[in-house]
Amino acid sequence: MNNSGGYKTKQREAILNYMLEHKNSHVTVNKISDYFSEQGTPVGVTTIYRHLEKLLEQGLVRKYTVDSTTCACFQYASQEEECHEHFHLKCDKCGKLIHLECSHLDQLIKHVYSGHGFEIDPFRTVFYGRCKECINGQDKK
Amino acid sequence: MNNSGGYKTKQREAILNYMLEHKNSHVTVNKISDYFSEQGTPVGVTTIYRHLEKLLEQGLVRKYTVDSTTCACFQYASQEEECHEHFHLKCDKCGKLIHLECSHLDQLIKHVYSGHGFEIDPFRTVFYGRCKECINGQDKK
DNA sequence: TTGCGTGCAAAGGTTTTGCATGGCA
DNA sequence: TGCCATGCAAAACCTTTGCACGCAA
Repeated sequence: MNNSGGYKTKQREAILNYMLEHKNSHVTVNKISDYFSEQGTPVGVTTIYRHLEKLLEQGLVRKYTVDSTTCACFQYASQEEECHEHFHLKCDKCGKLIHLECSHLDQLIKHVYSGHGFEIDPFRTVFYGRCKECINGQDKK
Repeated sequence: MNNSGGYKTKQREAILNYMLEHKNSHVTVNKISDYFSEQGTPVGVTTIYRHLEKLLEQGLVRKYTVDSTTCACFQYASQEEECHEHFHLKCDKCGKLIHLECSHLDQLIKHVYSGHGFEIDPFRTVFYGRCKECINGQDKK
């Protein structure tokens, strides 16, 4: 069964494959577009945007924003990984994006839910701050 | 003493006043611009951007991103409020932005710092998820 | 007078939309 | 054949930059 409701095209398959192969990293429309161009099979950005939007509606990818001036990031949302609560840490200084899996965060989510009535979606949430390296190598930039 | 190093102009004062009066809410460049237009004293967006950037460098305002397609949000960072760790919760569904002050979050910050070597900046961090009202009124949209 | 502040206009980048063509079923 | 998918071009949007003029000191 084709859960997209649409036709099966080369581009659709290529984009979904790309997302699956990069399920452990976050990608942008530009990265996808560049990748396909380098492979010799360019795909229009319009098409990428439209497919990502569909995948978003189907819950197959997640979208999150790291900075208002940079482009949006997408990541494949695999069902198996859904179990660990998985946050992102983004360093203001070096721009590194760190994946964080930690049981303390489960408690946080439970507390915010029971104490504040808010259900946090860990995947889409990005913590901003400073990473170890940047705190230590604190040469005044 | 003028801690900006620059001249004192009507626009500078107006923008700073606006930020002070709205210290409990988050504003965008558009909102500020519209407000001044309605007041009959329009200020160019360029000027607003430039002043906010300066205030950002001085640490008088904070900037954070709620969505990649919407404009950036700014909020006045008053010294007195700096003491409570202050996060934002943003509801995916109704778009509401909730301010959260909670001692559990202090622990979280301490844990991530000592356990993972990452120093979280609470002000800039936005949690995404669903608010109470939207969880309850869960009519399938 | 000097030099920063201002704001118009234009450029930059990301994302969306219109439309004619192409490809799947 | 019918209809969706594609991608070019153009628009919309937020933000930044260039430049000439205005205003604070």
